[in-house]
Parts: sequence; structure tokens; C-alpha cells
Amino acid sequence: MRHELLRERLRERRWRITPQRRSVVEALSGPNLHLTAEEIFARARAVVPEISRATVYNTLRELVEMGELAEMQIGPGPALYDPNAVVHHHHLVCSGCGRIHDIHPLGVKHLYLREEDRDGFELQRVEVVFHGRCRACEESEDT
Amino acid sequence: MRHELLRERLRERRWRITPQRRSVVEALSGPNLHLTAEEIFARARAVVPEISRATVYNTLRELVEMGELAEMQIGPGPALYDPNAVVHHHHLVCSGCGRIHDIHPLGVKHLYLREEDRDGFELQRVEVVFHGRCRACEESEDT
DNA sequence: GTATATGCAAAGCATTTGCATTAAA
DNA sequence: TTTAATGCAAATGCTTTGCATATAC
Repeated sequence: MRHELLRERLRERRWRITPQRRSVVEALSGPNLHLTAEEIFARARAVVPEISRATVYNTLRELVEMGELAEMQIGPGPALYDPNAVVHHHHLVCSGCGRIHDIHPLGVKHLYLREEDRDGFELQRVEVVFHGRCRACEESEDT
Repeated sequence: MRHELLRERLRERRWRITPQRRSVVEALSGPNLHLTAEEIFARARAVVPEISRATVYNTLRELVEMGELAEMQIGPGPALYDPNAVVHHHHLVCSGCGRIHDIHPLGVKHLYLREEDRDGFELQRVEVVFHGRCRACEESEDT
């Protein structure tokens, strides 16, 4: 989420700025963030204690619809929200601790689908998820 | 799921063959299959009407744990089960109708993660999901 | 005969929705 | 002042679980 111009972009779309929404947006600032709705709720509640889960979910859905936030599903369990929606990127997931690293498309060489495999599809985007074990999990015991 | 040797592999693991489990396994035979638990339940019930959802879910979980079946999550909604678990492959999802095509790894050229992007991870596998619109959806109106 | 699988119904988790109240613009 | 956002609680959709009964081996 590009925070500098965010408020203006949201105002343009006639988004009312409330303390609740502000706390959700603030919870989503920082690098390499991949949070569940519950985690965002906890962070938002630390600032605005009366915020409800419903408002968090509503706000997240709206931000996703506006293209400001990316929602992703890594395996089962709750969805993850990635504020880094503007710059297209891929993910590297640790199967030990579940932590996720962003990978810029540059890290993926020649991701290309051959004509005969496209099967007439009009391609829109590609999602790549690398699964592995991070150094910390690799060094500790097996999980 | 390689059906020729499946019964033997399952017997080796002391899996009791019941009509219910057989109907679930039969529901999963066919090419390019990506079914929800509910769809598998419907197919199984057509053969064994007294089967319960719980048994379908239990059986699917067991097959996944045995490595005979792949479970995947494409966006929100129910998980999809892909019997083609032995041969590693990727997916092409139509954002119009939701239909999924298998893509063999050969269709993806040079999927490679640079050393400096690996960030110390020990890579295990890569999941690639192409999103697009199939010819049928492309030709009909916008969805 | 014994261990395991089954069906049922209830519980669980993540998320959405209806609605009366509150507050931003 | 008007229109939209909020909190609450109930409802939803998908999946798992506890337990008594039935059944494959």
C-alpha cells in the first residue's frame, strides 16, 4: 500500500475516513507484511479498542476491491493480506514456521507459458508460490 | 491417482476397503479432474447412497496424507482435490467459469529462483497458478 | 472376535450479513 | 442534515470431531 498518496486516493473514491479504518490502514504499513484478518484486528484494536471484527473484515474487503491490498490464500486456514499490492511479486513460504518472504518477479527467470499449453486462454496474471524451509527452521529440529 | 496399483498400495498401508471408500476413490478417476468435497460427495452418493459427508472428508484427508491425492486452495471457497498427485504439474484457472486445466511443468520454461532471492531457503516445491479467461468465457459477455 | 470405519449430530473456524445506532461529511 | 459506517449478534459455508453402532479383516 503506497501510504503517501493513499488518503488522497481514498478520498477521491469518497471513502469516509474513520478512526476504525485509519487503524486498519495503519496496521498494514510496514515492509514484507502478510497478516491474517485476526492479526490485523489485534493491531487495530490496540489503537482503537472499540473496533469490531466486522469492520475489519469490511475494510479489508473494500481495500482489496480498490486494488490497494492483495488477499491471498496459502493452503487452508485464514486468508493473508499483503499491502504490497501495487508491485506484482511472488512468495516464498516456509513450511516450518509459515513465514512468508516476498520475491520480486526479477527473481523468477522466464516464467512463460507456451502457446500450445495456453489452450486458448487469455492470460491475466501468474501466481507463483515457492515452498521450502527457512534457515532457522532448517537448523532446528524437524517439523 | 494411479488406479492400477492403488488397491495394492492401500492394502499395504492396512487400509480397509469399504464400499464408501471405494465410491470416493471411483469418484476421483478420470483425467483433468478438480473436484470439491461436495462434488465428490455427490458422485459417491450416486453409487453408495448411505455415505455421509464425514466419511468423504475423512477419506479425502487420508488419501492426501498418503500422497495419493493433492488438495489445493484456489482463492476462497472450498478446497479442490486433484487426483493427479503423482505427476507434478501446474494449473491454469479461468476467472470466468472457474474451470481448471492442468499444465505440465514442460509448459513452464525456466522456472528458477536466483541464489540471492532464495534467502537461505531450502526449496521443496513450486506451485504456479496462471489466471486467465478461457476461449468460451472470452467469447461470451463480460463476467 | 477385534480393531477400525461409519453415520449422525454437534462443534469449530473464518467470514458475511441484517439491522438499529452513531458519526463523518 | 444526509448518507454512510459502525457494533452487535446471528447466519453462513466448509470442515472436523465425539461417540455409539456397524462391519472388514
